[in-house]
Amino acid sequence: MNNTDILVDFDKSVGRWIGSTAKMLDNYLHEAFQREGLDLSKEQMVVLKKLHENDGLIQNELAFLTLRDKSSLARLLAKMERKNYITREQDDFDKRVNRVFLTETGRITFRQTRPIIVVLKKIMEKNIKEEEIFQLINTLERIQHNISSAEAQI
Amino acid sequence: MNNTDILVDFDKSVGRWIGSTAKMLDNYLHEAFQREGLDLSKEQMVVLKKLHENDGLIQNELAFLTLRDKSSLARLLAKMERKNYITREQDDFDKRVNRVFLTETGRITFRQTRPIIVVLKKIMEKNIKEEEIFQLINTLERIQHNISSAEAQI
DNA sequence: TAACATTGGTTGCATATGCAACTAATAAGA
DNA sequence: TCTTATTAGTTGCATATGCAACCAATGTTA
Repeated sequence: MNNTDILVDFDKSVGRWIGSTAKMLDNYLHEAFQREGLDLSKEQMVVLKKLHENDGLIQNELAFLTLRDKSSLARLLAKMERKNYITREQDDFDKRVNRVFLTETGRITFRQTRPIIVVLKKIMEKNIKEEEIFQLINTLERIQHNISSAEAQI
Repeated sequence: MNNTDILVDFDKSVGRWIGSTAKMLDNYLHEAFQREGLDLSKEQMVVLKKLHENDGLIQNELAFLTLRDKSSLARLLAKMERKNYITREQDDFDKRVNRVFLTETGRITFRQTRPIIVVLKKIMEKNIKEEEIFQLINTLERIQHNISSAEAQI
């Protein structure tokens, strides 16, 4: 391994740390849901959360809010509909639009995820000062801004 | 509109920030490779990188180093073999083992990814002091440690 | 109003991923 | 040595994901 490699080493740099931490968080949540007997993926949980905050969103809005392609979201919703967590209703005024609603089952399931999230947050932030968490978020925010700006120039 | 454009608003939990930043980095790399005409996923790039550092690794080692399941890695390798980026050779002393080697094509392709990584690193760290990047990594490292410890207790 | 453009959603095709069950080869133990 | 783990890798099944092509509904414009 030569000097160039060290400078250029994505794996040992910020990107690697951000990516691997994200992966660990995903894995933790996945296992936690399973451990608690929740028939729910973390991705589906995020959808439930957005609907909990704002019921009746349309698919495109949900896709936007959950940072995924509309086709990916559509398929997530199909699975969640089969599990009776959500329903989709065609909008009366614009027949292209589907409005998505939480069912009672979905609402209950979402509530069951909350303590798991609280525990995870507590675990993550153990022995880390609040100020340091703020600083972390601040840096990530600026990194995101940097990437957005760069992409906008293309 | 691009998904990455709005990230910056809603959820303020650390986990969400880490996850969304990781997602942006993945998207950036994916698009950059495509833009440069590289027939390569970012996941495959990581494999090329590990082999570049240490040719002849066995599949399980590669899976460990790239943080994925051995089955996932096996399928990645199958695709990379079809594209003639790598070869797999059965070990003489232990016939269960496959050793994985970069081909010349794989080596060339890997080299072509390097400038893209350099640019991304430069973009990410724009207007951010080196000290702050170190701090970011340090905090992420401790978060990872916290999660590992918690999982070990289960 | 007729022709064209945009928008919301679905589907085909491709990628990546983990778990569990399985095979083949090697290691360990009685 | 023979039986019983353990290990490396593959495969089936399930999840999630993006892009592009497509349809149907709505909007725009000439």
